[in-house]
Amino acid sequence: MPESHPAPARFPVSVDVVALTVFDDVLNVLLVTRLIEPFRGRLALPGGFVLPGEDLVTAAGRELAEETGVEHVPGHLEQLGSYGPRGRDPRGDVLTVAHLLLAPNFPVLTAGSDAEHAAWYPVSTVLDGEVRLAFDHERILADAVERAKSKLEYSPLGAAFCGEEFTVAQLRAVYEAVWGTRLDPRNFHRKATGTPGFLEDTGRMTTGETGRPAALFRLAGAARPAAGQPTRSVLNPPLMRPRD
Amino acid sequence: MPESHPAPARFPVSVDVVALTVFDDVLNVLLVTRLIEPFRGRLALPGGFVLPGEDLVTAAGRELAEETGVEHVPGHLEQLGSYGPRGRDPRGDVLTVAHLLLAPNFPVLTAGSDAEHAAWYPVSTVLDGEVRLAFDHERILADAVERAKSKLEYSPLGAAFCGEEFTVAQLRAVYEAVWGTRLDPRNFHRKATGTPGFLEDTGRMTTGETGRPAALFRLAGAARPAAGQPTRSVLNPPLMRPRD
DNA sequence: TCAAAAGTGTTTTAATTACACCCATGC
DNA sequence: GCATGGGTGTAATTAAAACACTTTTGA
Repeated sequence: MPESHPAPARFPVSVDVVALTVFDDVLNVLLVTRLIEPFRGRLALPGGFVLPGEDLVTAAGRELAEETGVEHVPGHLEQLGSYGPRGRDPRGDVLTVAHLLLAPNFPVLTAGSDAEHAAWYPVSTVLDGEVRLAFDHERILADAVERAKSKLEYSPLGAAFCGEEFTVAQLRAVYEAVWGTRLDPRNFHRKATGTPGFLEDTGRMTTGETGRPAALFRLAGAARPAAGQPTRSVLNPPLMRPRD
Repeated sequence: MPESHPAPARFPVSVDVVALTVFDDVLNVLLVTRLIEPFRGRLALPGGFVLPGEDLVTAAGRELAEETGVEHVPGHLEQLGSYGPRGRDPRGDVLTVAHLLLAPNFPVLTAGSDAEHAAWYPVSTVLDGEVRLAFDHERILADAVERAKSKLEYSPLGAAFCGEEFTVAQLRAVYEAVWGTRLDPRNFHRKATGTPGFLEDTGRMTTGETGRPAALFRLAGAARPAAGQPTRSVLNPPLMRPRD
């Protein structure tokens, strides 16, 4: 840490949230349309400045709430990494701490007037370069997607994309969307249900769908995020994604 | 990103470096003795405040150089994560961005007088609570060690602990020290040399040691960090550490 | 009865583990 | 020679991949 002689430089610190969800068989990201300069009219990750006395996750949750209308964090929120402070904001040096949210598809408040408009966009349209994001948000999104992909291999957090209760097929759809691959339903079923500490049978079944009813599972107790405690649980052996 | 109406709060931002190396068969961390308040006399991670116009890795490299005397970053440096800004510095809110350095055992400048004294300490003595660190540095160290352990499974960065050229046995000693386990020398040899894109035979051999001379390897081209580019290379299948 | 999705069993293939054994050097 | 570590061969175990087949619903 510091020599205290010269007063340290101070920087504006922002938090950005890469909120990912799965629907329509693809991975989607929550983006807001910027109403002010810089990058006015461009799409951007939701985020904003950290307030005095605030912690990083607190700020990330608050910004998410402000820009989408959700009261509570609707999924798994973790820190992704920090970017800057140089050369990423035309107004000057701003350090941003990016966060990753893995969540079930939640409704975004289509607020009126002066609030920034938040909506879901397929990740592929952004990473393919069809849509240009503000700041260095394309790079942050790319890092977030890469992190999400490997989280699915080594942690039970794929379930964070599903609701409280879900079928194995819904969970498989998550893996297929995030990894962009197809997985054998039979082998996936065996692996998911057979991995200790991953899924917990609720005893309940789906109904009303086409085909045979499916068993409903929830994330096993050991794998659920404990308050304060980091989720230690690891899938072992991992659920490997096919390479090339 | 921000509504620009109220001027954003500004925070001092520091970088800390968790420099890890392996010698005497254990993992060691570089610590400095604090000469000033707060936590005067306590051991701490090397680090300091980010300067205006500076980037995070730049600052981390500079602080490392200032407190150890190395000219160039002697290994693999990557961002670990950010901590704060609340409740971690008695002087007020300071955001710190922790970095992880995996390096061969390099000499630390035992500087005189007013420079902080840097030296290597076995990680176990700190994590066992025998030594108390300043700030939240114990938590940061614990996170860094956990990151290092998993890096060894999925990336070729175990080699970052070795010099430019090394034997399979030296590499194995790294894995054993970081994971705190023993590995079968025969199976490790086959796995390390047989994993594509990991090791590259230099054609040279050790000499003067007891026992049969060993082949010298270097990290394969694809696995070495390219300037600017993040190291994409992944060990597949991973080199799994034994669980429990 | 048929389509569609859930779920089980079985065979094949590949990777890990355990361990016997030979090799090349210093002393 | 013989101790010491380097390196290869091989069988046993375990996990992954491929795929045939049965189950249970809605229409």
